[in-house]
Parts: sequence; structure tokens; C-alpha cells
Amino acid sequence: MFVSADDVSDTSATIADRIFDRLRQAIVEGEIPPGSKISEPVLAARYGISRGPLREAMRRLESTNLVDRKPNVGARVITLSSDQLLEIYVIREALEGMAARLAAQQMSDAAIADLQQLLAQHRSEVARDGQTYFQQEGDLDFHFRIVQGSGNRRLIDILCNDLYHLARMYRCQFGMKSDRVRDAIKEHELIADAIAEHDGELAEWLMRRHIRLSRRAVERRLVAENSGQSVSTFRSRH
Amino acid sequence: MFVSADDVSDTSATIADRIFDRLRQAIVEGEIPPGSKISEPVLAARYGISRGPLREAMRRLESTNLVDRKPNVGARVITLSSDQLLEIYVIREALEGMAARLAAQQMSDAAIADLQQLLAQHRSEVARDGQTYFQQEGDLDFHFRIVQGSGNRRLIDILCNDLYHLARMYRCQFGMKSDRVRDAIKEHELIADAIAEHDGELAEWLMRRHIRLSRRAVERRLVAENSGQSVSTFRSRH
DNA sequence: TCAGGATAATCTGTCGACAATCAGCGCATG
DNA sequence: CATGCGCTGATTGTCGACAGATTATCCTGA
Repeated sequence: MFVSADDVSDTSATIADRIFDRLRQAIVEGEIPPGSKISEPVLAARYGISRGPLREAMRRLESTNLVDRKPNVGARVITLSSDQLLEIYVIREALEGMAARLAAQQMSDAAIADLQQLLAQHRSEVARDGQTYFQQEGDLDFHFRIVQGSGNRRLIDILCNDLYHLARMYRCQFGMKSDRVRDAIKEHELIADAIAEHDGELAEWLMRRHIRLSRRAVERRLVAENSGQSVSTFRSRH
Repeated sequence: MFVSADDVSDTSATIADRIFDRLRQAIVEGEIPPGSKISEPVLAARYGISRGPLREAMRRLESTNLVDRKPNVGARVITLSSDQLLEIYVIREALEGMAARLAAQQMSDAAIADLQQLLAQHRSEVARDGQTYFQQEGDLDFHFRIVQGSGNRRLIDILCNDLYHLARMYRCQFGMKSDRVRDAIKEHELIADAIAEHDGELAEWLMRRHIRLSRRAVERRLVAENSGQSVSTFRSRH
């Protein structure tokens, strides 16, 4: 019934930390459907633990905005709305734009070479078999590296521990068969070039434009799909 | 020994939520000194509660990066470093710049009028009795309103629930006798004017410059104070 | 005198149980 | 027939207690 630990390390010291990772993954990948109520007793029984660590994990999930809690009532998995998706794009535009600027100023030559090698791999992949789902993960990989390259620990924390999980959640819920991969790859290359030339100003501008274009593409898809039916809340595919 | 609930509402339904608010305030205001170890039994006894709710509150504090936890060892209040302070300024530059742009596009006329009235009040205050500490809170007030005006809920959440508490914590630890208040007020007015004219582009540019200048001022103060002694970690005034 | 190891005390992590609160449901009543 | 009320069942919030781990202490020996 549950996809058993495909690649998660799950080697933390405490149960609460492990259960937090597993729950986050389960929520992000849609295993626990959006909007569903989370019952502490059944979850604790399912994972074979007590309610104490589970509640601590829930508190962390609440902090990262993956679940919504009401006192004395319980917790529900958040229901993704198109509004919130667009809000995330706006924040990513600001934050990753800054990350690109910092990366251009600070990234080591070795890291830049790695980045460009990753891009070459992406290019060959997309040339080989078009727009596959894996490409989407590759996109996150690219952004992930640039954020890491910024060297700003709190920036890395916000992006990698909150927003990227949200982004992955949206992609798992939606099909996300982006018809924009070729353009996106090209934009990635421009950004990488700007970083390679240590042009922070340009790197930020290009990154912001890149994310803005992605957001517009999603926006168009939303209004296209949304003709007549509300996509504001997703079907709960239990 | 403890400043008893000066203005915190503390009317949440659950103990864990109340204790989270109180602990956060205590940490931010330096009541629990930076770097000090947090012992669950003594804190629980001090607040007259059990360890369960306390641990849930600690998990939330961990998520907001106000405490640092090591498994089987315990939690310590974070020690503020000048590096991290500068990192926060960088993030604020990106995020609040975007907030100013959005606010210029979306803020209602009434909210804009309120904002300008707040600025007028600040101006009169700073003209009356120079650079008071209270002025610093007024600065946060101004930024707070613009972030609220952006209408982006997640942006508001990140800024108001994480970064502003950190900023307040730095101000409580440092003396923060800013000699920049007059310039800052002027910059605030320019930003408010841009918002009033619904010029998002300009508002973002001005806000980013404003925060960048504030960061540079802090930077200068740091290197000035730091001549000979490390300010990287603060004295623990137990 | 100082290094090293064994012991003890304390603390964290986890669990099961009790009490308070809320959602759902049936029933009475206008 | 619709609506308000009380009851029941289950769930959440909270507590105290136990097990494992870590830190501090003290004793021994070189």
C-alpha cells in the first residue's frame, strides 16, 4: 500500500525526525492525498510508533506549511490552489534571482564546470527523448545547484527546505508535462554563462526572467484547463 | 526574574502554542541568553507545564531556526553571528524588494494613506527627540506594512514569522543606536511615494537600495567595533 | 600531578493512559 | 418539515513514568 522507502536515507537518530521525513515525502508525492485529515492514532499505528514523536513531526510539518492544523480538531494536508502556486513562483523569482547574483560572485570554477556539465547532460537528454518527466527533476537540480552556489545558508534553507518541496508537490499533483523544456534549457544555459562570467547583475536578471516565464506558462495552462471547471482544489485520488 | 507577559496575547487554545509564543519572545528579547542550553525539565517546571507541549514548541522553534538541536544532547539558543545578520539583510533585500513591487501594484488607496500617515508620525517623532530606540520598532512597522500590502500570503509568512523575529533579536542583542534614522526616514518616504504612484519597478529598486544601505551601515559598524575583538559571537549575559 | 577509565547522575527520547474538547447523530419541538 | 438541543463516540491535548544515551565526577594508576 505504501511505497516503501524508495531512496530516503531515514537514518536519523530519533523517531520524530525519521517520521517527519517520511511524512513529508508521503505528502509531497501525493501518497497522503491533499485535503485528507490526518488522524494521529491511525498514523501512529500505521508507522508502528507512539503519538509523541508523531505530534512533534506534525508540529514541524505545520511550520513548513505542509499541513494545516486547528486546535482540538486536527490536521489536514494542505490543498494546493493555483493562487498559492503562483505566489511561490513570485517568491522564487525574488529569491533565486538573488541566489543567481550571489552564485555569479562566489561560485568556484570547479562548481561552475560541474554546473555546465549538468547542463550538457540535460541538453543531450532532452535531445534524445523529448520532454520526459525526469526532465522536471533535472530542472529542480539546476536550480538547486545555483542556490547552493549562493553560499547564503539561510537562503539555501528557505529554498531547499520549504519551497522546493512545495514545487515538487505541485509537480506530483499536476501532470506537469511542460512543453517549455527546450526554452527552459536555453534559459538555463544563458544563466550558466552569466555565472561563468561572474556577471551577477545579468545572472539575476536572466534568472528572474526565466522564473517569470515559467510562471506565465503555468498561468496559461491554468486558464486553459480552468475553462469551466475549478482547478483551485485538486481531486483527492485516494 | 521573568518579564511577565508584557503585551503578548497568549490566548491560544493549546499550551504548546502559548509556550511557543512565550519562548520565542523570551529568546528574541534576550531573556533567555543566546547560546544557553535549554533544559526541558527546568523550563517545564518554570512554566508549570509538562514536557510534552514544551517539546512540541521546541520543534517549532527548531523549524524557525531560533534554537539548534542535536539528538540526544539537547537544544541551545542560536548564537547570532555577524555573518548571519548580513545574510538576512541579503534575503530581505530580495524579498522586500519584491514585496514593494507587489504593494505598489495592489495596495488600496486607504492602505497607502495609512502608510503615509505612519510616515508622517515617524517624521515628527524623529524631529522631536532624535534617534530613539522606539524609532527602530517604527522602522519594522513600516516594512511590516509594505509586506502586508504585497498580498502574497507566503511572502508575508516568511518575512513576519521568521526573518522579522530574527531582526528584532539582533536589535535586542546589539544596541542598534542607528545614526542612520534620518536617511532611513527619507528613503522610506521615497518608497511610499513610488507605491502611491503605483510604480512597482521604482518601488522595488528603492526598497532594495534602502535595505542595501542599511546592510552597509551595519557592516561598517561591525568592522568598526570589531577592531581587535571578535563580535562573531555575543557575550552570554547570564 | 595528570591522564584515563569506570561509575553515577542527569537529561533526552519514547510510551501508555487520562481528561477535555469537538464532530456527528438522533430526537424533540416550533 | 426545518431547526435547535443534548448525547455519544472518537480524537486531541496533556501528563507522568520508563529506557537509552550522554555528560560530569571521581577514583586509580603511571
